[in-house]
Amino acid sequence: MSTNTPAAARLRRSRLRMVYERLLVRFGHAGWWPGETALEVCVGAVLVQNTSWSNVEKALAVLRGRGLLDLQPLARLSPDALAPLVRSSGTFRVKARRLHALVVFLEARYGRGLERMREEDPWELRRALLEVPGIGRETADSIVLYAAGLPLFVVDAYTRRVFSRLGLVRGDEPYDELQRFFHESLPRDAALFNDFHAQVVTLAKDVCRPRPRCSGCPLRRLCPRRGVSSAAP
DNA sequence: TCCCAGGTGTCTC
DNA sequence: GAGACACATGGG
Repeated sequence: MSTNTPAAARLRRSRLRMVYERLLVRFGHAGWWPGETALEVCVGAVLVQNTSWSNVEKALAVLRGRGLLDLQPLARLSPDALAPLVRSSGTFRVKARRLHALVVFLEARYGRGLERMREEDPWELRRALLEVPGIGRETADSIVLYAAGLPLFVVDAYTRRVFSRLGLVRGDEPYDELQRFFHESLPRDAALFNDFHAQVVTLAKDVCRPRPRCSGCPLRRLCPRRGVSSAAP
């Protein structure tokens, strides 16, 4: 984030809230993660690392087909046994190790009752998740927000792309700095964070592509890139 | 054939 | 602490 005077910060916060209002008008409440249970959200959060969601869906379908979207049977599986099942999600040997570490952590902490995640302090849950090998900030925050329903904003590639296009952030700031910007600009509300991030993802997949087709973007009047054609870099 | 996609850990300097 | 690199599949 470039200038950081109090006035500039106020302006950015105001523009951020405006972005949310416009996305809300365009997409409605998106309350969202493409997973039906808390465990499915946790599994998906690991498998989606540096991968498109379509590849993750295939791996989730394999796990579901084998009755493995259930904490105890999943935690019994070794990383070697897991690897071929999550192959379609890419970097599958690495992800099998990370997924195994996560489900062992979840079973040790909650038993079968993942709903108890909701009773945690979000920062304490985040701290614990970050100690699990292979769980970094983004994956931890996705689990805290979407699986536990606790208010931590998720900063992912879509978030960086959309808000750097809008000129509200540079895009290369450290994760925690970007997250602080959202936390300081928005009410601390899990439903709002969930909604807003989901809308950002929808927007990024829809029109705010790496080589954007800016026509049809609900934010075009707020965006410095308005008028840029699809041929632009 | 190449680039990109909802990261993270390790190594090197 | 910053930067480079490995990990790997699937779609456009």
